[in-house]
Amino acid sequence: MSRQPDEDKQQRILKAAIEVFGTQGLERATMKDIADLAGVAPGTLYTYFADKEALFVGAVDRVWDDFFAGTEAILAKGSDPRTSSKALLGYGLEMLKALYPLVRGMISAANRLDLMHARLDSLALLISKSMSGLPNATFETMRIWISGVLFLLATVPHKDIDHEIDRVKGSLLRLLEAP
Amino acid sequence: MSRQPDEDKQQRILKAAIEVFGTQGLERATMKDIADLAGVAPGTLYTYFADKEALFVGAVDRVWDDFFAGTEAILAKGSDPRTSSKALLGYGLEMLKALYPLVRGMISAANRLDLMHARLDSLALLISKSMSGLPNATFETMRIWISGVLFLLATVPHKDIDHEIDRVKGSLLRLLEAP
Amino acid sequence: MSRQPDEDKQQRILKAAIEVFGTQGLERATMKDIADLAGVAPGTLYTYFADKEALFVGAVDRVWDDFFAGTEAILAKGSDPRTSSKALLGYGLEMLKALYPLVRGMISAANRLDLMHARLDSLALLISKSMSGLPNATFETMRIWISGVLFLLATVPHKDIDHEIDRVKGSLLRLLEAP
Amino acid sequence: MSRQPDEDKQQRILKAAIEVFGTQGLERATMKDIADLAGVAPGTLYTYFADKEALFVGAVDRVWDDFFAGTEAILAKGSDPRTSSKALLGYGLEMLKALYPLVRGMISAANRLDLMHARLDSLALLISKSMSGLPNATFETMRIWISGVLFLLATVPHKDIDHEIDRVKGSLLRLLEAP
DNA sequence: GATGAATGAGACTTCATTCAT
DNA sequence: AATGAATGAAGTCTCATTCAT
Repeated sequence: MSRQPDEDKQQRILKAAIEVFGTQGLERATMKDIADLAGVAPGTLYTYFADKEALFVGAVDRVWDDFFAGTEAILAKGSDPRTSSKALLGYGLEMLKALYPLVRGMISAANRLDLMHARLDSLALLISKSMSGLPNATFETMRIWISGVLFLLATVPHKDIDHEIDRVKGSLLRLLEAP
Repeated sequence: MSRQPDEDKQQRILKAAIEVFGTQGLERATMKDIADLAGVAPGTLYTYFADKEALFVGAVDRVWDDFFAGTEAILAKGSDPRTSSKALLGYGLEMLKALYPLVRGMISAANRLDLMHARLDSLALLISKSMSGLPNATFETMRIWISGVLFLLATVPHKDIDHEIDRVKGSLLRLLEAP
Repeated sequence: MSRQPDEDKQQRILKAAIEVFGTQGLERATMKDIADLAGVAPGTLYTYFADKEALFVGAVDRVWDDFFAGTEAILAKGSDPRTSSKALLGYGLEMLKALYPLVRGMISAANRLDLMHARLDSLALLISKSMSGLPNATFETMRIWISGVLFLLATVPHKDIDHEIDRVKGSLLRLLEAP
Repeated sequence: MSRQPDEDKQQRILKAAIEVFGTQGLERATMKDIADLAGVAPGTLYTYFADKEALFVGAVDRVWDDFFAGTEAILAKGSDPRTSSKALLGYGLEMLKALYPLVRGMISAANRLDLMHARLDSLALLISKSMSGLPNATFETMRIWISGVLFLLATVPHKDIDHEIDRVKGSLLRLLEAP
């Protein structure tokens, strides 16, 4: 009967939003930039998201959801703690690299930092439970490690990201393997 | 004619900037807000800082410098590693609490996150050196811990900050005291 | 194929337009609001009316036509001037109350006020002719009274409309009954 | 010390606003049009008025205040009712002619029509009190006349305004002179 | 040097209208 | 003929910065 809402278009918008919010931060990012990158008219953004804030939250949610799903998938395999912790570490760092722009965007949204705090708790809980055999992997310790890694990878200049990942991975592996 | 009165004004502006950038973040903060809080006219800000960005960088620098100075003072006392590490931890958390608004502001300035990264390295180096006796206090580990603590305290809702400090302090003490 | 269903739709649209233009005024009313109320898609409005302006004129015309028809019906009964004048007054005020939203809408369309002016003349002429026996009911006086009543009822807050009608009715009856 | 707020500028803005709101109505008028006509930058309007609505209300208030002042000045002369009523009529019509654009603007602001209603009452009261000797000049009658005249003059096409004034003046004089 | 009114670019958002389906 | 997603022009308002005083 008419042009129907386009699942694809929503995804394209979200992807563009992740990219632009990540590069510019919530405030500097403009709706026009996002629309241009998504290949739609500015008005079209408002067909899928009520306003700029909603689009931002949509982008952040999308990334966290994906990340949690990935984490759970790894844990579901039920390997021994040492093995899954390594898998998780690899997965997490890889994701952080891939999502670098958005993580920066999330962090730069000062008025949404509280959302992150809560999510970090959930993540730390999930991981520490599945790793109860390891000496250093308590819930509280986990929170600090995860936060630290997140922050280090969000703040490193993009060109240095691979180097940073190596550094972080090295330290964490050493900690995990501590007797 | 002495330059004293002008330096006063510059300090007043910087203090106001720290407060306002901290509360609002880089983008939301307005030059007028800062001028009002400093008790000067908007135009006056431009006598002391080239533009908004320069004022922001000035505010961040000021805070880091203070923090480094405090850290060095503690290390200069030359206590044994275990003692100074506890002192540092107390000092750092206290500062983070006091500077909560600005730390949030710094973090929310996505386009300046790289500045933080470099500073974190210096800080971690300084601390780890002075603590070379402790098993877990390597430079690399330190970076992650410091980043994690910084991030956790920056993202916690302000009303929960004391609770968060207790949690973080507890974990870190346990890590430091690990055999 | 009959045109019946389409005429139905046109009427539904017109009715919705009267309601929405009346409530919101020409500028604030949106084509989407009208379409929603009429139970059609926005695009459909353009099958029946060239654009928003044409739809507005259509709505106003419709109301005036109805009002004229009602007025003529009363005059056609050929009662004596005093009787029909009272009947007209009652009818007119009742209509104004029922059409309150649209009358406000008409009045608020500054760029169409001239249309009203011409219609007022026709109405005053029609009424004054049929009332030539009454001393105060000249064409010119009629115009002023009708305009005044229209305006008072259009500008009164809706909750006070009954009270306003009573006031207006009282004054006019007194004027008509003047010796 | 700096460019000081300019009484003149506020008046220039108000005058421009009266002109533009009158010509275009509240919604069609743009802040840019008003700024251009006043010879200032768009942003300057916001130094003197909080937003478009406030500017509109400012313009309307200004005109009503002037009008009341003029009316009271005439009544203060204490002439006999017949004389002052004629003076008032002349003054009122002259003002309506001069303020034609704004009166249209006021009327077209559907969401402010209630303000007019209250003002009309005050005006009718003021006039009817001062005219208690005249047979047709009761408060209630006055309200209708004033409203009618206001509306007729607001809705007449501008080119016909002199003709309309003559018509209205003629009818009212005849009513006032009724035995 | 200080002031703060003035500037004007640019942001978000709305919505009349179009047109592929 | 009907639909409604898409368009994009245009509007209001903000605010960093300038500059006359």
